Amino acid sequence: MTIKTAPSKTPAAPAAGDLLALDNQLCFALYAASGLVTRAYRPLLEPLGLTYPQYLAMLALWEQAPRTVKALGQALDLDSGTLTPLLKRLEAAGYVTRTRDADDERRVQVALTPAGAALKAKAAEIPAALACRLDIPAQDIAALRATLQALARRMRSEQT
Amino acid sequence: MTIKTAPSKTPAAPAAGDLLALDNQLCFALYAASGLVTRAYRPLLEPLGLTYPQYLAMLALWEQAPRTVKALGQALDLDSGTLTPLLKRLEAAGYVTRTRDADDERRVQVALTPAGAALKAKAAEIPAALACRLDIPAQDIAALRATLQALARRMRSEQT
DNA sequence: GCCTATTTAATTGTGTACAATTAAATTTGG
DNA sequence: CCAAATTTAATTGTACACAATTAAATAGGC
Repeated sequence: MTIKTAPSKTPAAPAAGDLLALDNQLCFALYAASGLVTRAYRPLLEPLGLTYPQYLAMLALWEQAPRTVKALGQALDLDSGTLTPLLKRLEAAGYVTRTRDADDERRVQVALTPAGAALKAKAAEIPAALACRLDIPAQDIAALRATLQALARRMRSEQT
Repeated sequence: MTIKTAPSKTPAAPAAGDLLALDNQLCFALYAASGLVTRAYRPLLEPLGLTYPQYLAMLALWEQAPRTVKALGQALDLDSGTLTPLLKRLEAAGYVTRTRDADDERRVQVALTPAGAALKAKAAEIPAALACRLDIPAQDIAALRATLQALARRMRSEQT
């Protein structure tokens, strides 16, 4: 029989004993929430023929295209090992083109095809559909987003 | 030349025109933050010989073991397609055992080996090391965690 | 100019993720 | 009891994700 040493008055601050409990890990909360949100997108993206990471790449390209693989990687926090095959699939689907930059043959410019640009109109409904499923006030969503972006900014600037 | 229709007074609420901008997506903020945090764990987990998802599985087992593959899957939000190979690697590393349940041969019980249980002591330093890198007040971390857990709870209960 | 260092994508190998299927064991309805 | 439905893991196939390496192109120092 064990004696509870301190019936914590602040449930948000984990007791020393269960620092490793899954429920006390911010990292796991992030991991699980990210996975759940990604899964929620799947049925909405399927009609467009896109996976979730492909959707993110298209978002980046709808904002600005053409872009180099490197620029896309910086926007999405992904490296060429992930992007190269992903972009080849988008190319096979007819949404983007990949062409060596004539000025600098190391670079590959990723551009939208007409079909890729046209897809933006169909995608326009997705954020609203998802916000509806999340069922959270828009204000709270914006606040959570800002908190996460601040966290990401801090971590990026801190690469030891 | 375009005319700005409404110089938004609330920068957190995106204008209609850029609903699809990457910076306005909660999903991408989650995705990017989750990836960055996972990457921050990597150097800390390498001395233990664990990947980040393997670490999550060990966290779940340190909390309660033995557990069935299904119970682990529910705790981690992962299915057998992901867990089976991951657990086989943990078994090969000598941290867990996988044995068919005699009472119900459909189940596989995952238990900790002495080495697996002993690993918990080494892992105990990790949360503090990471909290230090995040450089956020413990209170804010707890608040963000609670927000994400509430979001996850809502999404889980809403599977259409 | 020339040699070296850097930059940029692609490739290779390992490890998640997940949908769909399979196969075996258990539960349930009649 | 017994056939059908359900449960549980494993398997298969596709798609990320990243470290490490490779290869080609460019930039910089001398």
